[in-house]
Amino acid sequence: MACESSFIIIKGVFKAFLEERRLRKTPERYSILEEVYNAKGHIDMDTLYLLMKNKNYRVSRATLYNTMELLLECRLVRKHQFGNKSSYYEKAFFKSEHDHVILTDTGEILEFSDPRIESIKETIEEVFNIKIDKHSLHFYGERKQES
Amino acid sequence: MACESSFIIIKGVFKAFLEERRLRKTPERYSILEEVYNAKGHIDMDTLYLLMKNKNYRVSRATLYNTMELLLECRLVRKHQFGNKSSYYEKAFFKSEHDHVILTDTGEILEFSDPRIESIKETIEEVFNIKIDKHSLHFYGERKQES
DNA sequence: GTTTGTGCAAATGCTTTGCAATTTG
DNA sequence: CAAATTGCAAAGCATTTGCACAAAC
Repeated sequence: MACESSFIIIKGVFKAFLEERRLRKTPERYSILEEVYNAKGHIDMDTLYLLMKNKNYRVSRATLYNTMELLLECRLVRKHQFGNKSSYYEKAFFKSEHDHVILTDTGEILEFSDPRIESIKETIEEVFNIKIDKHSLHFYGERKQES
Repeated sequence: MACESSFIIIKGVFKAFLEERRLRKTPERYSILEEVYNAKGHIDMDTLYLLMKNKNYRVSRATLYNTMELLLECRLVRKHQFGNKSSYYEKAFFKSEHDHVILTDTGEILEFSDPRIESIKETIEEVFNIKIDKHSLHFYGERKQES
């Protein structure tokens, strides 16, 4: 990947997670982690599956889904659902939390981060007496015409 | 429904929409609108289908999906997706815009409304030079233990 | 050697589609 | 009566599951 050295850390985080959970450190699990981290932005299961098939990895969709579940649990990967379509996954480590704008005409996905969401979160936690674990904020819109 | 008189307005909105689009005013379309407006909160397709079956309406799932599409387009109904599950629909008229908290342990869904989301929206519109049509904000969390 | 994890294929669950029969305008 | 809409059943997808085989520990 682009920055080899940083991936060693990621891999170490996953290794520690697997050990703590007494799960097996299979090559498939590491390859999937690596491919998600190689991906530019958001990647869906089908693309990932075909990508790995083309690279002659031996992976099944079942293993992809199973492993992704683990990567979500140890927070190395984040999952998003835009519209009705299939889920998208993206690396979470070394990448700050952000939300998304979905351009409904082109399908393009923009990222942004706004601190005010954090203050809304705090208010909601107080009002309902809950502990918020995560959030998702999506804006749907279209580019303005240049005129 | 609870407030018969207000439903006449809703029905009128739908009627106007159908006329403008030169679509046919079928009894199925009006019944579906009515049932969604009868529902307390969010309702999913399966529940709605069984509900209507039990009331001896003649409706198919296909018609439910088709009609719901129309109701979404004329903004009489809003659609939500929480987690990976099936979509939920709810009446939009006479009900202010709101966002959701999903309690991950119980599956309970709470509603809230926070004006700060509107200011975030305005910022995003400026920054990306886009026109935002709608948004969805979900918080995922759990109730705090009483201790 | 046990037990967990894997690939495969079949199953599931929500949603969409094709089509003949029906209904609206 | 022509065209749109319906119900039904079948098809589509993304995701999950069951199970025999393979690989970690």
